[in-house]
Amino acid sequence: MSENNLYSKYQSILLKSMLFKNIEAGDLNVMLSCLKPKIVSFKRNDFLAIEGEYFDGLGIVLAGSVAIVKENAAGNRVIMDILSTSNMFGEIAAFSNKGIWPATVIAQEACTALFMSPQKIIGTCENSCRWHKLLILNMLSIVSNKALMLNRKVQYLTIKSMRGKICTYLLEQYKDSGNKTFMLSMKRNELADFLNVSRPSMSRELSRMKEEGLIDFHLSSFQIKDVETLKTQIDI
Amino acid sequence: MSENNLYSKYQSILLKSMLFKNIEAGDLNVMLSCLKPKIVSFKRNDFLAIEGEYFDGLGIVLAGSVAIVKENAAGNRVIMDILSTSNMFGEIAAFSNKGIWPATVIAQEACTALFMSPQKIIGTCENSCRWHKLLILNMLSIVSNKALMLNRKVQYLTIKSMRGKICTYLLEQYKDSGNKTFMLSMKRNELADFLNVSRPSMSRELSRMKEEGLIDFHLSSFQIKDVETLKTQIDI
DNA sequence: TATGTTTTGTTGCTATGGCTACAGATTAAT
DNA sequence: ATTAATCTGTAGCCATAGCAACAAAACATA
Repeated sequence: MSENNLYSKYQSILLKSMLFKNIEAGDLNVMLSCLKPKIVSFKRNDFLAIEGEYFDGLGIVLAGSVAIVKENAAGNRVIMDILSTSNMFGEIAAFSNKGIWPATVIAQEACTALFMSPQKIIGTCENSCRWHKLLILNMLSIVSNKALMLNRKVQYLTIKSMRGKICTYLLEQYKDSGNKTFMLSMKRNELADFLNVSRPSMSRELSRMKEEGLIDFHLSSFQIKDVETLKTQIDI
Repeated sequence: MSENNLYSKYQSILLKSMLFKNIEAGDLNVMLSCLKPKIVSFKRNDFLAIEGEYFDGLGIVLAGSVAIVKENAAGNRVIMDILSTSNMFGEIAAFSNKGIWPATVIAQEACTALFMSPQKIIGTCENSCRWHKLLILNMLSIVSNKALMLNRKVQYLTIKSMRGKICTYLLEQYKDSGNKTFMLSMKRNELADFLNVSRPSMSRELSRMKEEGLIDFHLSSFQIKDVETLKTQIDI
């Protein structure tokens, strides 16, 4: 299969990627011929990138799925994220000063990924300067939003007490929904993971809060009954 | 004082900022006339920006110092960072989709700051397209490094046990210095803050580890005596 | 050298929350 | 409709780490 055919096969997937936001199908081909990305297929459990090794290209998942895993110094692997088609990896490392992969990327199943050099993204060629600028701005937006998300995560992790974490989370949901009654999108396990606490301990605290008349809940539907008291309990 | 005089007064400070990295003194003036930044002075305890309010411009501290503070839902303020001259604030919010300040910025002492619109940074004008591109790439680098730093912080905060945090930190220092004997740059209090634990508890654990023959230390000088055992203790 | 200030180490007490194990609900699958 | 799988709530036990309070060491200043 020729390169152009390969590209066109994955065109709709690439257009869904944040990197090619606001870019039209017609222009994508011109850009790809300039970016000269490499398309590589992997078998299950193959390594797409290895933590600590030289960073050689921004990736986009074209087919299958990959796992982002972090190895601690003891060598144990923790899955940080699972990415499916159209998702990017390496976006933080690509334009930072540290030119190494901050995590390992493993094929969760047989998969295909596209790699491109960060330099090609920021480089200008005569015929597509306009698009390069769009690409760079898209990158800036992607990285900024990632930083914002990480910032929020740090906020939560910094709160020391179980009740403080729960109150902060519930008040944020209340603020976002504009309603004292709302549904949680996460299951108990996921929420416990997000807040970095154990599920039983979290459930225990939720029950206590229900008993105290601060909140009410059943499965994923929650109701805040006493906003003011909840606020005072945040830094307990 | 005319605007140009104002700019030249702060030229050397601006040139130290990461935003104007690789830009020469001569070019800076041209760029500033295009960016049209606002220079504003504040009295001690004045607000430079308020969390949750409409984001109106990227800032650089020109004189004095400012505090980045986060208010939790209960209204308590926690100082996240102190910035002195040449440091930026608002760099994460500037190019993210959420157009609001993620934190409050307060004048720690009488201070002066420069504000500029993110749109002006990414916008192109005829005479300085080249510089705009440089600015955008500098921004991309700044935000990427910030994201990488936040990522590292999340790593540490996610580790649950005291010993795990300490082992991870010491092994990172060992790896960075390439030597089993090294000096810590942080005081005990600062390190405890960074790891989000209490100082006495941290000291107690350090002493235990010394007793067990894993490490040795006196004040800021540390020595790792048993790398392998240290690694096995990371996820305890 | 003497004095004050900051930093570091140590200890006992105690609350918090992790862990395991299980039972009851709920959802999915056949 | 029945079974299987997953999710949620509860309880007891106990290790971890926070807190307060103090002593000792290091550093700063006169």
